Amino acid sequence: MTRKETDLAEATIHIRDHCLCLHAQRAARALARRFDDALRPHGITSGQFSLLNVLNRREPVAMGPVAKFLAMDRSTLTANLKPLERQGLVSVEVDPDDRRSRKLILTAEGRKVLRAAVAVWKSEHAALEKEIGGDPDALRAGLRAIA
Amino acid sequence: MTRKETDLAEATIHIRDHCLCLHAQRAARALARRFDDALRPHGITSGQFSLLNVLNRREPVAMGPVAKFLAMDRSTLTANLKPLERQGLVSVEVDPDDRRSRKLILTAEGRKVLRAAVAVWKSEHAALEKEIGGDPDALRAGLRAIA
DNA sequence: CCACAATAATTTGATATCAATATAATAGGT
DNA sequence: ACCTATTATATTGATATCAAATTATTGTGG
Repeated sequence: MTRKETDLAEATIHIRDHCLCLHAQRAARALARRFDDALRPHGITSGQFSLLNVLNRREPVAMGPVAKFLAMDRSTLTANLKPLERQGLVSVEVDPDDRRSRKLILTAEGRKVLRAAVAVWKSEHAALEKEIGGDPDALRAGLRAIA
Repeated sequence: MTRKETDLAEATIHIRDHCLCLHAQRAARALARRFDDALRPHGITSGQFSLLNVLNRREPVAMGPVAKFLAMDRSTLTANLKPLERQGLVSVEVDPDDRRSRKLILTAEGRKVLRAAVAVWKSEHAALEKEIGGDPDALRAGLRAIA
């Protein structure tokens, strides 16, 4: 191996072990699969659960703030609302005060599904925290510092 | 608000603040965007960088172990290899010793792109760790416990 | 009032993701 | 050698993700 190759080999090993982007993607995939499985009986995915959860507010929210809270692109949120609208869990309405804006509203059916899903979340998340050990608050703080 | 509604409202607020799945997805999205931006000049995304990085081995690896390491579905890996093959960065070859299996090989061009991307990663990741503060090793350990 | 900038959301095109299913090849038992 | 179970990957269909470009609406300076 040339010098250039050994340098690259060492660098890639270091990155495999230290890259926070890689570590975050892996954890995100593993957790998504886990909660997707747990929520499947209720017909929603982990991402849809998070979105329904955020939309459970007294006053309807617009898309901008929701996208920001979820750290996702506005256009991704537009796409993510489609299946939820089709399932009748969420209603998207033009804001009469500013017709560029949309009001995102959880329907009665949406609240019903959310209520059932919350029960699943509670047991699954408790099991998760037990499994991973360590200090979950510290982990949350670290993740919050990134997002 | 009925009792059932106040209970749900409290639960959703708790989940917004504590759900590790949500926190992980947010961090993953934010980091992916950040490294996508940094790597764009070299024509690869953050996920493609992680994959190229993993494939930089002396002996070619098969798909199964790579998918496992990345905590992703095998079929996702199949899909992710397509654009890299098209760009000539990776070569996928049938393993003569077991023709069900594939050998994943980084091409010379792939190594070249990887080498340039590694330089970007070093500066970007150093900046990231500085920004988020805290103990990055502890954060990595937490993420590893999940994946 | 009007032209133009700024804001909110959508559309489009490419990649990413997974579950379910299918295809292909090896391994093991008889 | 044959039949079957197992293993390795690929395909399909639905959703997720982002950047870039587009549409629609509001705000603002003149």
